[in-house]
Amino acid sequence: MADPARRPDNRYGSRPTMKDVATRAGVGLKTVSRVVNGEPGVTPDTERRVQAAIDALGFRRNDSARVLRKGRTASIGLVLEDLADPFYGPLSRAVEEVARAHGALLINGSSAEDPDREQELALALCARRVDGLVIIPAGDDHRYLEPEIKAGVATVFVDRPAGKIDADAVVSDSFGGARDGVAHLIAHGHRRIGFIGDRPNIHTAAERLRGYRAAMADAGIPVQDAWMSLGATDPERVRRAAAEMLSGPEPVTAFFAGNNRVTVTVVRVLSERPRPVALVGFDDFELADLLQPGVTVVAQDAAQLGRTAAQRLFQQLDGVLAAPERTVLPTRLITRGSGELPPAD
Amino acid sequence: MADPARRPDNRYGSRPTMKDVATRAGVGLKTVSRVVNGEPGVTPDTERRVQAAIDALGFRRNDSARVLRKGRTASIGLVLEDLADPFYGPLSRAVEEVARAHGALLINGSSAEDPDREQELALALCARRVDGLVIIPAGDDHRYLEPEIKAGVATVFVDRPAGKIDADAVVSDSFGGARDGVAHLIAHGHRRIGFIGDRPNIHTAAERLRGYRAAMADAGIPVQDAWMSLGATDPERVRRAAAEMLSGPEPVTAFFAGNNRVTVTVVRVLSERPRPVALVGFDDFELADLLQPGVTVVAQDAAQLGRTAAQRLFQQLDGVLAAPERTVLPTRLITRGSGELPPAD
DNA sequence: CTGAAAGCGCTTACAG
DNA sequence: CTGAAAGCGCTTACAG
Repeated sequence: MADPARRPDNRYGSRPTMKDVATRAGVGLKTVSRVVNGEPGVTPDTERRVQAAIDALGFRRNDSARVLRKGRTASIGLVLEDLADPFYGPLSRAVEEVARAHGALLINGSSAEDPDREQELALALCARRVDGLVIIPAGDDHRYLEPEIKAGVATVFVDRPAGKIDADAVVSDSFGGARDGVAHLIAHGHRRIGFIGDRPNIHTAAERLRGYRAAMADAGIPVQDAWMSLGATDPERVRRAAAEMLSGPEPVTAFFAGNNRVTVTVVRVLSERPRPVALVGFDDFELADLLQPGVTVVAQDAAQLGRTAAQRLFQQLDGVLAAPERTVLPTRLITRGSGELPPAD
Repeated sequence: MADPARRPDNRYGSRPTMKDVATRAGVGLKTVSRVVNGEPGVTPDTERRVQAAIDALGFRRNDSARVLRKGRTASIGLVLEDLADPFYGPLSRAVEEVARAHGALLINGSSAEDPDREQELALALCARRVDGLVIIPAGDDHRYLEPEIKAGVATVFVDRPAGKIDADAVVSDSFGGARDGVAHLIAHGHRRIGFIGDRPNIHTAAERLRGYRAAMADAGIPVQDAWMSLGATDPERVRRAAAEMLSGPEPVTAFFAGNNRVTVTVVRVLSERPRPVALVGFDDFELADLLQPGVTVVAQDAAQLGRTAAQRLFQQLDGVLAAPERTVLPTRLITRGSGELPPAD
């Protein structure tokens, strides 16, 4: 009953500590610390005695306590929009692999595209004293992070740049990718091209719209307001937008879809219609090549985004970076059929 | 992590602590603690003074220190196979939502299907003193967790049960789902049905094979060894297995695919062949309905698996659970065309 | 209403 | 080679 290490009913507080190990092994606390951390300067015999006590007690070092003393937590935070979105899976995995290579764990959470929730999460991670933060921003004002960054929290934004603060960012070339995709449709004879994208306050959505406008302007095609729809990417809204653009005397003959959620819904809409309509989507997705026709996309490399961002984060922590910088990764047009359909009329 | 010795001038030494706030506000440490935690018993005037000091200093409570003192860390760990696999996205998100509702953060990592890496990750999470662990096991021996569980770490296994220890598990009805899916093919006239699944040491793979055998036995169809292939789910292996079953004088006329990775590859193989072959896959996937034919699947609810597991985890932490238990969630057959094709010969 | 002291489980800095 | 003391930033238990 004296031994605190074997009280099965007291769930917490029942774990043996270094002090318990030291007592059992008949050595000092510091000697246990040396053995646990593989530090030199312990005789083989002492080490054996300590190890025996560790095994007997089932001791496992409390990294929470260690972290408090050492300063760095060897963990980084990842705030993204939605863990369930297939675009973020490879991105998260890439961040995790880089973290792992640096011996750090990954704490992550979804903002659900809610700026308040993004802030709440990011600050909770700062309170846990993560060493760094990789953020896919939902909001457009990140001044709330200034004190944290000043206090030493490494920070990199991915997919979208930070708002109102100067910070590292790694993004895809949304403008160029969209311009190329729309130019591709124009090259195949389309003039009435619809653009359906995410909400306009999202940086990538605005950039892709800008790319659309640029391609149309380059071709000398005046753009009609009815051809552009920005808003939430839920299927209902996208369906409505697509249906509107396809109705009337002068329907669009092609769509450019602003992200993978939109593309998938547009594919569904088009599959229900007899007349073929061309489509190019931003973001690649699984099975895009097996649909009929295959879906032509402007692909971005989600894993590369995550990897690059995480690498910059650890460079910041190593103190080898100068000023914040924006890294822009190229996109790639993949033709599969849907973007090469001629105009229906 | 980077060598702590060469970190640039105490990044974290620069953060203000409660003591700094107390000094600046001219109050005691405990009074600051009261204000920070919203505890009662502080006069409005004192509270104002403390709050002013907090704002001026940019103080943020160090939850690492708090956790050390309080016992619970308000964080849970999730060990899964691969964050990038679309099956785990909704599962992770569901776990996260339950954790969030309980005020806990989620630390997660991928085992990459490697038992050693699973153990390394799980134990690293225990060293961080997560309150609980949700594990999608890669290995089949979890005795390494016994001391942790005894010490009070709540543990729930998902998708696959634990090996060699008695622990809570939440799984889909792999046996029943596979049996139903194969019976569906038999009902549509098939007798030569191929089964391609994951490696046989994975519990779900073995259970689904058992379901296949049961359906065949129920129909009085003798099963040939050449009709069953278990192994890695990389495209090359699955392609080879499918091609073999489709060759020879008596090719299979239908496939049952053991999981979504296999299904996708089989769809690709079949799309390259002229003769229609029936297919039912375990696991639903996006766009399955838009392929031609639509892919008939035995669907499991990944989000529900995650939600149920996380709920049980917090029930364990609340001490309201008795003995470990296995929860089996039902599957659902969704017919879309590929499973209703008649035999080709 | 307020605060000084002890302690959570480790590491650091130092002395023997 | 070994260990006692101090301290990381909080909360707990207690006293005024």
